[in-house]
Amino acid sequence: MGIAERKEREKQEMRELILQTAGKMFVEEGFDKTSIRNIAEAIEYSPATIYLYFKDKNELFYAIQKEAFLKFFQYFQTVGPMKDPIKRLNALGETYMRFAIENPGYYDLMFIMRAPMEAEETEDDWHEGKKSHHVLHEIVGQCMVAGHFKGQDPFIVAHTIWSFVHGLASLYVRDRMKMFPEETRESMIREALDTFNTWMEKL
Amino acid sequence: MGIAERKEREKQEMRELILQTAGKMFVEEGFDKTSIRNIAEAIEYSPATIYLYFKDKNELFYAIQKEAFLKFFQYFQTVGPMKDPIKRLNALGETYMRFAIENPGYYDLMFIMRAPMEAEETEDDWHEGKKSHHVLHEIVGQCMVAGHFKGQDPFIVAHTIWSFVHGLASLYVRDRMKMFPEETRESMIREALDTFNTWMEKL
DNA sequence: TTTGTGCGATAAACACCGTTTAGTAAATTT
DNA sequence: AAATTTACTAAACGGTGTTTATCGCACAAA
Repeated sequence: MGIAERKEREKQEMRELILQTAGKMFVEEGFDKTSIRNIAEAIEYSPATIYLYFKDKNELFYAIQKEAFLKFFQYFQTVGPMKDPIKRLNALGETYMRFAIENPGYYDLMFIMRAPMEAEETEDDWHEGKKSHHVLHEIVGQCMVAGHFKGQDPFIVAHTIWSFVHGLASLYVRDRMKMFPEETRESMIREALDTFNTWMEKL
Repeated sequence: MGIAERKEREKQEMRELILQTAGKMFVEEGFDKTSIRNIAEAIEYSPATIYLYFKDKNELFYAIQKEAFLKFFQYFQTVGPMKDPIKRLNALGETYMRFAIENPGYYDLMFIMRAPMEAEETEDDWHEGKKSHHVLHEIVGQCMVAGHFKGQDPFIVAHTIWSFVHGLASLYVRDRMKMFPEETRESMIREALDTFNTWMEKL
């Protein structure tokens, strides 16, 4: 039965073609400005064809978000196992910001955009996200063992740190740093990150 | 010429009616899900009528954003002149978060949403925003005079603080705290804010 | 090899959207 | 009373996400 296999393969290839095209367009132009019709035109198929492979536009969103979380987690893997847990925490923050600056479209999709996250699919997609979240908790725990953040809830400390880097990334990704000259924005981010890091070292 | 005056008054009343209705709908349903046609239906006029009072949907957005910034600044006015500048800084952060939690729709409009902020109108609308930003810089300056944040750039310190509270607010407003039970979210925010405050007191 | 069938692709339609244009009817001015 | 200005809107244009009915072709069965 070689035919059934070939058909299955072609089906997956089509899915991949749509996904790759849609992903590129989402990142380049944004989710809202990318229409099903545009995607269809890009792959030279009719709009209705896309609905044979994806239930709706949201399913496309979730698929790309999943890719984004995977890439995100890969960035985290590059954070080496330093001895000093605070150093590791710093490296984690820097990696987080590097991801956001190098992949603003993905960052938006993952942490800023609104899309029916009303459970279902969400649980699955956030799997890589939760793994990354776990990395943060682990390092904060190690910091506490090493004597940092004395008397504080590691759960809250982790959320405090996440809030900071997310805020730093969000202001950049959503253009709320336009009051500062373009050339200085990235160095501002770096300096704010350094400032936050030196604060944590003292705690 | 009483007629001209009455007409002018009626024009302003109509503008106000549209603004009030649109504002309510933006905050309740979100900007994207609120259509010009829906607004028109709500005020029992044709869609085209709205275009006699506002250039386009973006102008409506800017008008509401302006209102939001005004309310935001009013919240800040309630922060009393404590003697200890760090205490004032804490109070400022708490006021910021109170605004975000009590007015998530406004917060979204001001600091998260994407809308052609390509200058022009923006300059005007962000006036109240810049005033609020100035309040933060002022307090950070006072903290440094009092001996805090030694050897650091006040400009960067301010951005670091803003990033944290914005991150905290954004994660809440854009539903990235759904992995935590609903009842604990607000207390998490309070605790993270407290944690950050105690950190700053030591610096 | 011919006939029948199932399946991938699509044209066309539906119900929305923001926005523009041409026109109407009423209020105001002359 | 006639002319004009004004406030309003119906209808259209080109876009959106999505569904439905249909067509043609590759395949399976005869």
